[in-house]
Amino acid sequence: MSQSLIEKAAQFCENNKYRFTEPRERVLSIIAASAKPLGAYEVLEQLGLVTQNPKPPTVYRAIEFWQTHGFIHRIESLNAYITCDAGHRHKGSQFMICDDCGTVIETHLCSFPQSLKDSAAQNAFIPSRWSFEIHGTCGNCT
Amino acid sequence: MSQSLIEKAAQFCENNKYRFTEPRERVLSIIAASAKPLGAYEVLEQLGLVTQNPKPPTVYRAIEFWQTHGFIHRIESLNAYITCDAGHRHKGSQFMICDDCGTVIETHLCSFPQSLKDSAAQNAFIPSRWSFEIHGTCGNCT
DNA sequence: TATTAATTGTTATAATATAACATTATTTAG
DNA sequence: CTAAATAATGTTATATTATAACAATTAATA
Repeated sequence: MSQSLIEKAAQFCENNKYRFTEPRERVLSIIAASAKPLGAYEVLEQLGLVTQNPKPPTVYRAIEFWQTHGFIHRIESLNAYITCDAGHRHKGSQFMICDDCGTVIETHLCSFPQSLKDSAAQNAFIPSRWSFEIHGTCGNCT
Repeated sequence: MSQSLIEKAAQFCENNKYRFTEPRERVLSIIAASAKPLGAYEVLEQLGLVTQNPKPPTVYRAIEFWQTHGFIHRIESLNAYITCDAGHRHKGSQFMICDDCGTVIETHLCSFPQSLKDSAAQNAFIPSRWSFEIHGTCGNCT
């Protein structure tokens, strides 16, 4: 491993003149440390272990910040958040979610699937961002 | 148009020995009548126009029923519900959501995109259901 | 240093969803 | 045809997720 996610994030802030503040760092660290996606209130709970009685907006703001800059994705079907180590902002995310054990695998597609591209074209629809969430059973659970 | 969604739904209940009850019919009708996906509380509000002070569980139960049987899809990124006229239960849904005007276009794919199939196979992941939500701008709004 | 901009702190509340139990309606068994 | 079982709804309360609004602080800039 070359650079940890937190290091990359700090670097990103440095480069772009965003502040790498304590709540931002802590929230990102908490989510990064989890093997599974965390709900905002789970993050809040963990944050409460290291800071004095934090409030929801603290968590939501930090999540939004990292989400905007591609370090966190929201998994819509779980109301939960997971870090993304792609190291770059991308417009879409693809997740495979095991309904047995809760493991989430992020897939990095090289390109938007052709069949969906065709659909969009047919409807003169211009995609800006997307999320693909596939539920099922992972290898460990079958 | 051969058979309306409501007729199909009634038929479905008949065939499968589910009760086609008043709350079920009304909730489905309300969602079907909307050009855009509706939130549960918007449905509740409309239901309140025709029945006496309905409560959230009434709406959520009816939504869940129709969702289970493929007549309603939930759009995760909007917390909203839309009817599906595919006339059959399918495991996945694909939506193109215009962030300008709110229009939602459902796409019926003939097959699961190959690139995602490959991803799943590589991870020994067995998909059971999925939702693809593509945000962007529709033809009318460009 | 004074001003501005960015960010966080805090209080309150909005929006979405479900648990739990009582009641009613329908179906099924005897 | 009635009793019991099942399915569905009614009702009350509350859980979960998220944001609005404004005050206070911190950092950057003039």
